[in-house]
Amino acid sequence: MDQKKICPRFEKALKILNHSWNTLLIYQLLEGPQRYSTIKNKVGISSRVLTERLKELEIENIVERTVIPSTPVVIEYELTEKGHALAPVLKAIEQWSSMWVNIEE
Amino acid sequence: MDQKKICPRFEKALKILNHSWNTLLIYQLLEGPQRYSTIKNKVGISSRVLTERLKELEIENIVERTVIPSTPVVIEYELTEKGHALAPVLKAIEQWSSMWVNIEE
DNA sequence: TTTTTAGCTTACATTTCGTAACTTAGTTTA
DNA sequence: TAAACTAAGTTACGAAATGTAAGCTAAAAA
Repeated sequence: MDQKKICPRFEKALKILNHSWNTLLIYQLLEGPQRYSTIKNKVGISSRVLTERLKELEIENIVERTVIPSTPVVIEYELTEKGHALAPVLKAIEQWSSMWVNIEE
Repeated sequence: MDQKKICPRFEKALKILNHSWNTLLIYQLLEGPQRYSTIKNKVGISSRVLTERLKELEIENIVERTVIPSTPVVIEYELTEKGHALAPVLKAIEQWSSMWVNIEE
């Protein structure tokens, strides 16, 4: 009785977006192209996982890695068109959180 | 140089939504109140993790657990108002996936 | 009376994650 | 010119999260 009736595209989208850090990374990159160390400091992720996730997002065509041949070389990460197309998702989460999420310990 | 300038509400929202299975569970519950075993079969999650996540979503006030005192008792899970308010997020992901996600192995 | 179902819980192995130290190459400081 | 520093990672390893499978309790159906 294995009912897999959820759309496979949607499931794949969730698989990418639910993978820890990915949504936060995309959110951060919505601010524009950024370097590895900038992203690392802003989102507070470890380098091991950051490298892993950026590679994943590159493979999924959500992020593009560019080597700028200055001296020394600068490496920039930025959203692709597919990545930018996620802005409405992030906006929706932002709106929901401002409406419904409260933080008191 | 620890820059935590992202909104805490938003970060908490991501923490909940990015926790594996949660978004898929909410998506499934958008179809209406459902029993434990139904959810389990539909989304293909293990009982161990399903129990854990439903508890988490209950604590976050996204899901409500109801014991219906029939014989035998039936236990139903359904979205709260806060949970239903996530529909636009799911719709946005659906739209993005239909536009940008392709599945070919 | 044995078997089945619902709604979990427990034990255990595998996978993923975070922490911290290391690397390579170029750069500024002393 | 040597020592220290920065960027962009990589590696090793322990801790935490996850999946698999089996067990449990109470009631119901065969």
